[in-house]
Amino acid sequence: MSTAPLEHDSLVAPVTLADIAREAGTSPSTASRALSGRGYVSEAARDRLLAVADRLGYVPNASARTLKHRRSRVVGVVLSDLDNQFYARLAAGIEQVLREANYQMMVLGDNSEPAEEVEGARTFLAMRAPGVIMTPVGSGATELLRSQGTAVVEVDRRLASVPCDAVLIDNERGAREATMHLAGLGHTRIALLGVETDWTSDAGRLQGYRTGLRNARLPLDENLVVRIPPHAPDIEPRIEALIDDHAPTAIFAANNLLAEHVWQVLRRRGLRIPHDISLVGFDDVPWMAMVDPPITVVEQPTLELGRRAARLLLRRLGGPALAPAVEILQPRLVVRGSTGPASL
Amino acid sequence: MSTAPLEHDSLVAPVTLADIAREAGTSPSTASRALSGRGYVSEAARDRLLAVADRLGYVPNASARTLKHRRSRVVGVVLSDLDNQFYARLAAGIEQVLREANYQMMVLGDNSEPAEEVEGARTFLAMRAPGVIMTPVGSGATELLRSQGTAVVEVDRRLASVPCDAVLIDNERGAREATMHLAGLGHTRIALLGVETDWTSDAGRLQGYRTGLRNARLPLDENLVVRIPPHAPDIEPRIEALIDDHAPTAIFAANNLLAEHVWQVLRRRGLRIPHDISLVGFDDVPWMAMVDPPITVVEQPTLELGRRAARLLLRRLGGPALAPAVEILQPRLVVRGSTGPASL
DNA sequence: CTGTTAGCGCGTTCAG
DNA sequence: CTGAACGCGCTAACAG
Repeated sequence: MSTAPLEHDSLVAPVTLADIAREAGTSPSTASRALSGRGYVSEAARDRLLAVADRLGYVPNASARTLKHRRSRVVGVVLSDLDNQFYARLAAGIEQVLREANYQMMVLGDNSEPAEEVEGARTFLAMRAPGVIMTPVGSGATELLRSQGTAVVEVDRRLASVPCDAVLIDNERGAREATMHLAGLGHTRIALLGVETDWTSDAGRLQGYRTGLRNARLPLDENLVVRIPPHAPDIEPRIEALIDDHAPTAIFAANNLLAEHVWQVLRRRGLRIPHDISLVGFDDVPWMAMVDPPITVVEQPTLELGRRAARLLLRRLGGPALAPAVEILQPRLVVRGSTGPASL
Repeated sequence: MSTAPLEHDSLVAPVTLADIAREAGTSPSTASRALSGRGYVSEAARDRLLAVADRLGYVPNASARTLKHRRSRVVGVVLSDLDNQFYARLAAGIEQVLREANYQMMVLGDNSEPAEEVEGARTFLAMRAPGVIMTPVGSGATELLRSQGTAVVEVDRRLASVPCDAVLIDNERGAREATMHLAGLGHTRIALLGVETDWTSDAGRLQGYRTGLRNARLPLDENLVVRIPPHAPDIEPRIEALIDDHAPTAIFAANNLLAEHVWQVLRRRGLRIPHDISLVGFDDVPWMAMVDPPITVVEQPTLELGRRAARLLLRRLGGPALAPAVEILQPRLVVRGSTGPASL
């Protein structure tokens, strides 16, 4: 292994258009035309320029370009939790279509904090990103972005007070189906474990739960509705309290993280699923199909959610004055082994 | 939900330093000094400038800055597989320390393809990133970057033909311990499932497996060594063939993805772990502790790996002429339920 | 302490 | 078809 000192970096200056122009004996503007493919350049000059550029390893300076064009090719993405596979898949979907359209994706996490979200928005404003896709946690970021003329697409939930595009899941329906599935198995004490936010996603899931109960002619017991704030340090104790104090026979966990916590609590307590208690999750993630029994879940078309968001953004970049579009995707109940007849 | 057309975006021009200077009655350079905090500015002028900037929602143009400074605040990160939680955690670790140092992280995936990796390198060259951290899949990207004076840190494996910093895991030791653990349980037919690459990580794991066998006075049966190329479409069939044709009593899967495939095959075949066959993985990821039985694994300090890489990069940015540093982190064998006495 | 000048690298006029 | 000139927004050097 070599331990020789590296060449002194600061001496190596990146090659510029002017360099390759000089080398090829043309003016910088001709070089620009040749390399960007726009404008007239003689066959001969082009070939020469291209060859030199290649030989010197020319890489166009994106900043100079952005400065000139007044917007970059970077689309910003702000997500709530980069560690959560749901958001990771969302990003993957977005990236797929952005890449095809020749845009770079830059992902930032905001830890579900409005302040960090605004921070992210400022970053993308600074980079002169033409648009930003986000899972909003507050309305400030969107407002800031929109006020400066940056396109915004909200994914997974809708929060903006200003008009903007969005692509969502029919949360109400997903939650309703999950609840009715449990009711159909004879459960009467079905708990809802949700997030304490003002997000439309959580509101929709709560609403769907209520409607599901009503459809099943079941009373709503507020004690069985537990809503946990995003950064609560005591998620599992709260779940334990729910079980101890109100003896649900089934729990509907409204996102994959909560489902995981419920699962951990049940396992730790030695409660058998679904014999002692049934569990339904929201957001299908790999572990849910691997554990025993596998988890019944409301599956979302997560990758597609991301793709649609990106397409909506591209559409908007093409037509800034279009009316805002809101797309709703359908979730699907996947029944696996974690739900069974009520045990009383 | 409003359906009114958005305001016509193109009319909104971002506010510039010149704007706020004019508004405050100073020259642009004074405004620059006030807002960047560098250079002398009178108390009065500064306050006035700051107030105006705030009122107008001024956001500095990053491209202009980068153009001027000749380098941006964006550190590039190129990873093999963004869907793999190992790489996701690596990114999280990197981000932590970069953020503290006031750098932006931009992550790109290369699907383990050298060509895409080079593509990523060009992207960061174009953005004038001061440095790039990557899990290398070829040597081209690093060479390109280094040749243009961009700092490079390799993580998880070492591949560069030019000197550069790196932070690695002691793969040899991890694999050796895993192998000896199995041998200690009485296994004599221990299979190694690895990746067919020229990466140091895979070479180290293979080496550790060999040494482990030797230490345990076990013969090396080449039939029990299966190496699968990165994008092989038939991973599980190959695992099945290994089991059918060579009847290993234990399998050491050299990364989390391979471990998952082995687990799926064993489950599908109804083979009981560890009764019928033992399994050890490499890279601890959440599902491994959730399945039944939980998987014995060689755990890596993944987050720390990322942090160290970022620190190494920051160090390098501060001293371009320093001798290259290579840090080695230690993995740890975590014995869980998937390994037991040989069944014969 | 402040303003003027100049230039980072590129692309887009506009003459030739 | 080509080159000269200019400006995108910001900051460093230099006078004042």
